[in-house]
Formats: sequence, C-alpha cells, structure tokens
Amino acid sequence: MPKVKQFNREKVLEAAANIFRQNGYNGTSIDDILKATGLSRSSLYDSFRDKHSLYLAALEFYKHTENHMFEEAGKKKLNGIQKIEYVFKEVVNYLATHPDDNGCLMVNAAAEMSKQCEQTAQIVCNNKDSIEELFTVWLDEAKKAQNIKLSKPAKTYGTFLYNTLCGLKVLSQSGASKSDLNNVVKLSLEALN
Amino acid sequence: MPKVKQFNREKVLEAAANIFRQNGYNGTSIDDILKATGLSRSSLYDSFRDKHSLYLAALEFYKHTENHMFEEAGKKKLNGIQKIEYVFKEVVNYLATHPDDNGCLMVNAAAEMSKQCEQTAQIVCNNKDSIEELFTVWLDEAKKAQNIKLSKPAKTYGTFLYNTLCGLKVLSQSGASKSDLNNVVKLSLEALN
DNA sequence: ATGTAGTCGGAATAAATATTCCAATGAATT
DNA sequence: AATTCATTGGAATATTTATTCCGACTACAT
Repeated sequence: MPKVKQFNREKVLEAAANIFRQNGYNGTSIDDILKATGLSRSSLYDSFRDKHSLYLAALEFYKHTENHMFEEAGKKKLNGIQKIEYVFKEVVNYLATHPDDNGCLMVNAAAEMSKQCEQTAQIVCNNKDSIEELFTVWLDEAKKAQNIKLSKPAKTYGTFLYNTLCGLKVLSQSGASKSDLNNVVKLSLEALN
Repeated sequence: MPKVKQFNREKVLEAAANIFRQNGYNGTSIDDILKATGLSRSSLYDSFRDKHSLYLAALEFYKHTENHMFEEAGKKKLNGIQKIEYVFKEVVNYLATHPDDNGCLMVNAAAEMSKQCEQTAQIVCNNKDSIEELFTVWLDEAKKAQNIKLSKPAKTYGTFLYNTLCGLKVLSQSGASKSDLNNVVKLSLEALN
C-alpha cells in the first residue's frame, strides 16, 4: 500500500477558509495558503486541483461548519424564539472574540466574488436560502406554541433575520463594539411581533 | 500655459469606484482601470500616484456620493421618519435596478480590505459613524415632533438602521429579490417604537 | 510662430503570480 | 528486505502584475 495521506482534509479546509476570510480570494497567494495549511505545493494541486477549486471547497466547508452550529441550536430543548436568540448570541460572541478573523467568509465571498464567479454566487445563494428557511421553521414553531404572534408570513421575518445576521457581520468589520452588536440583536428580536 | 487636463477627476473617480465595486481591489488590474476610466497609464500614475491611492480616493468619492444622497433627503420637507423611509427606498431601488453593480463599494471594502489596509478601515469606520449619526438625528427629530416614541436611546436605533442598511447590500448580492429587500425595510421601520 | 510644460502612448522593467514537473521520500504491504 | 505508489520539496515555467520611463504630442501664453 502507498503512503497514507499526511494531512487531514478538514483541517486543511478550515485553515484555507481562515486565510481566505482574512485576505479574500484575490488577496491570498498560493504561498499564503501553503503557510496557513502546512500543505506542500504538490499536495495542494494533487488533492484540491487548483486555488479556485480549493476556495470553493473551503467555502462549502465553512457553510457546513456554520450550518452545524445552527443545527446544534435546533436540537436544544428551547422554543423557536430561544433557538434564534441562541444562534445570534453565538454569532455575536464569535465576532466579538475573534476581531482578527475578518468577519464571515460567506459575506466576504458575496461581496468579493459573487459577481466574478457563478459557483460562488450559487453557494452564497444556497446559504441564504437554508439559513432563512431555518429561521422560518423556528418562527413557525414559536407561533404554533403561541410564544409569538406574527402579523406577516414567517418567511418574511426569516428574511429579515437573515438580513440582520449579514448586517452584523459587516458591522463587526466597520468598527462596531460588542454592545453595538448586542443592541442590534435585541432590537431585531423585539421586531418579531 | 501648459496643456490643460484632458480628463475630469470626478468622472475618473466614479468610473474607478464602479470597477473596484465590481471586481474588488485585488481583482481589479491596472488595465481594467485604464479601460474603465479611459485614462492613460501615465496620467493615472501622474494624477493618482498608484493603484492603492486611487482606490482610497475612489472610496472617499463613493462615500461623498452616498452622503450627498443622504443630505438631499435631509433637506426635503419630510419628518424624520419619512427621511429615513426615503433613504431606504432610494437604496433598495438602486440595488434592485443595478444588479450588475455588485452592491456597495463601502460594504465590499469592509469585507475585502478593512483587515488588510488601515486606511480603508478608517474610511469604513467613519462612514458608519456619520450615517449612524444621521439616522440618530432624524430619529431624535421624529421623537421631538412626537411622530414616534423611542423606548431606547436614538443612537441605539441608529445603529440598528445602519445594520439593516449593510444587510440589504449583502442580501442583494445573495440572490434576494426586490420585494425581499422591501420587506426587510418595512419590518425594520416597524421596529422603531 | 514659437516655446513651455503638462499630458499621453506604449515599450521596458521588475516583481509576484499560479501552475507544472520531476526526482526523492517514506509508509505500508508482500 | 523489497516493492509499491501517493506524497513531498523545490526548481522551472509561463503568465500576469504594478510601476517606471521616455519620446512624442498638444494646448496655451507670448
């Protein structure tokens, strides 16, 4: 049998996602990636085809990571509203405690790449749809349990909450403090009537 | 007297801002800029120093353009709330009617450059502060005129509205429809109690 | 008309870039 | 121990990049 893989694919994708998040796609060189992932040049091209394919793989990985956090929230013994609160608390906490991480790879991808790369646009769009949908499900859950009464379709509020989420990720890159972010979350949640 | 300038500085900055908005800083080459602005290579370096300085100048120009629209809203015979409504309507309309413009240069700069370039971070931060402040003034105005009663400091709502604004600019790059954007605005404005 | 000084076009440069290629390495099976 | 083959390091390549430089041009005051 041949030599076994010396690197862990998930660790590599995580490191790649981090470096792309910091510098953007066009701002990250192959050498940057090699340094960040510890990969050899050959391994990168052998296992991930090229820089662009690695970027898309890292973006997908990032999406799954974030979705995983959302699904964890979904499994908790909380009502719909509390799940939403939990998710926003997690996001704000992450943004505030990782000031050097340059926000969110997905938002950065939407800003930098969605008009240059159709595949990125697809991932960004799918991500929006799935998170929006998750919010919507939780809102319907809360409505059925009579924790809340929505004067509009739940989907409308789902979009609103996703908009808040995207805003937070930009705001954290624009010099906002943690209490700023918390206040935004508080007002957004109070808007659910 | 020497030959007079053959190009209009504002037009150049506008064209530069547009191409940077579409491709990002690192995604835009000098050749892209020359094509977009009609400038000669020599003129670019003579009049704008280098690519990076041109980027910062274009970002400042973009900021002034957006601020101008906001100040126009401020001059209208509208109450505070109506001014806010007007501004959001303008933004949504622009985003929806310019699908190829890749959103907002300021948001894209925050995402792509704020961690790589201290000067960009400064401009982004100043922009946040001034727009937030404008919202806050208008909210205070509306409160004084008893068009609204705010249960929290006006500044808190100002930040919230700026967050909504940033969200909209990301959302429009993530496949959201115009009615999605309108619904987000509607819910955000209803949150002002 | 002539001189002046900023403008322009494009060649030249120098550096950075993504990607390919190949020989050497090393882990696991036989 | 020998064989196997993916992995690895690094040199080599080809392209793109930002920037500089210089000669030609042109609009204006004299």
